[in-house]
Amino acid sequence: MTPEEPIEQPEQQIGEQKLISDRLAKAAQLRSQGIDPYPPRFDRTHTTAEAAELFEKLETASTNEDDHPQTEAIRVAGRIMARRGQGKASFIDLKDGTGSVQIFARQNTMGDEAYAIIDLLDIGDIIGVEGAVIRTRRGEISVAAAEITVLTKSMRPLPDKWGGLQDQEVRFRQRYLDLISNERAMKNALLRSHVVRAMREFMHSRGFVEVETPILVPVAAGAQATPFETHHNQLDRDLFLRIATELYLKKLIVGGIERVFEIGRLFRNEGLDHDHNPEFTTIESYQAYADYNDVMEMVENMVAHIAQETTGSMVLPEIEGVRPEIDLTPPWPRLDLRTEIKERTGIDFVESSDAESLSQAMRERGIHVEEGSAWGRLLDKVISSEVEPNLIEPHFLVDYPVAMSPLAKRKPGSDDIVERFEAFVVGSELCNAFTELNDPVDQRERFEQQERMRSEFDDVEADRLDEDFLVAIEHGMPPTGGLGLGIDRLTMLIAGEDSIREILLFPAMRNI
RNA sequence: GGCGGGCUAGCUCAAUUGGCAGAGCAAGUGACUCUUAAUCACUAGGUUCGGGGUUCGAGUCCCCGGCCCGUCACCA
Repeated sequence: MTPEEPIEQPEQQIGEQKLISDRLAKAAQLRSQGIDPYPPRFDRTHTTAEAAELFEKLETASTNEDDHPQTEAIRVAGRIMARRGQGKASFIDLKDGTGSVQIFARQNTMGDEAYAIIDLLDIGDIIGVEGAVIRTRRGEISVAAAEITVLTKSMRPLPDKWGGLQDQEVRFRQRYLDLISNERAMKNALLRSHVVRAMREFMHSRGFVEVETPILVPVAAGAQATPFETHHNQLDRDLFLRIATELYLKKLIVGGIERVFEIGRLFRNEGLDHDHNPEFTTIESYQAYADYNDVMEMVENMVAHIAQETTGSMVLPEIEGVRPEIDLTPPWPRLDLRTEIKERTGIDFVESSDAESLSQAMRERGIHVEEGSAWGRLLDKVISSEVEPNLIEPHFLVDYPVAMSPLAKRKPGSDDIVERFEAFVVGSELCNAFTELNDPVDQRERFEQQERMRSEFDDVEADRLDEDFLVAIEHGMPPTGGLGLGIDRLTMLIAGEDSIREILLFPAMRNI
């Protein structure tokens, strides 16, 4: 504001700013001609796929080879992906949700005034086009434009039409650009939706009831993980984001909803990598009067069904450099966990039944030992580093130690083995399931054991005691088989992706 | 958190041993009424991720920081 300050010259804009201001100027020019660059609606009659279909039918029905068939006038809408000027004619590649179609605009068919709008169009703009569908001399099915309507003027340039969008960081942070530019991104997004739909259908067909349970919870129980913390102001109460849906769903089993499931987001305050995101989606299901054998049968059939519905086959194709062909056809082999660990490492977890002897056995075999870990955590390490990576075709690992399974029921006649299984495919865990512990006295002891681990081993991820849940099952929970399955990982498997970030539309990223 | 790789125009990528920061697409102007990575001519476009250092001279070498990727650790 001081007089010495130079007066701002309308500086020549450069780089990205120039690209944007050029487009703003075109929007202003449209307005000056009485054209709204953002009109409220457009009466689309055909998608691009329908337009092509319409024309092909007409062409097939045409008897005369010399005919130049053209449909009645239709209206399509979409985003301009490319344009080729040809003097007083122009070609536009128009893309919508079903595909794309070429727009053929000629000055002498549109008229000078209507054709003038071409000069104000940019790649990325969303337009509506009215005209007959024809085939050009070069054989391209095209909408011969009678009128072009700007539906949304775009202010920023799209990624390069040929090089596309390669930058992974931009692909994840601005997924909309990925969806526009990369077919694979769109394919994965649609697949994810299809997987969830097929899963719901499968569960409903088996008589399961879908419910929603609280995400903000007073106790983050039901799994071994670090929760996110938050606070409710009016209640003046600390709350957590759920780390599992398990305990609420079992309360519903107590209440008499005998088959229940929830598909929902879980939150775990842990690290990020190619198959972990702080928020992710699972299905959990609970079935009264069933045990883990019933659940195993359900899982293999559900996963095979979803693969069949989404890809047309229970056999997933080989993906070069990622995985071999994967046959999901049930039944999947059941492997006894103890036997499998023994065969692969020589470690018998029944013999090495305390943390010290297990650590010793692990060190002898060159397995990394985290000092001060509880026995269950050590064994988990053995499984994840020595067994899991070798399970490429689908397998169930069956019968886990009670020490690492505080919510699972013991096998009849066994003190230290529970009826629990996990499914593995392509070297990673797909689900975790067990016959639910419904003895309230035993359950209370297990929780107390977990609480002791929290203090003794400084294990912040030990499961927590949930008094409300104990009261619930003290009223009597029927024998129940339960399941938790990661939907993002299942989708990764079917999509053949090895990063969860290719499946989550908006993966967690650091602030820039 | 450790180690390794990466970050150059809106996008995709070059840049020799440390020696004038380039191309294609996109953009602007002009030509062109059946093109499809249209073509042709011309124009403009750069804090080389940020900061510091070495040097006559740094995209390039050194140090600090940011973000992304990979890997190990951690974790389902």
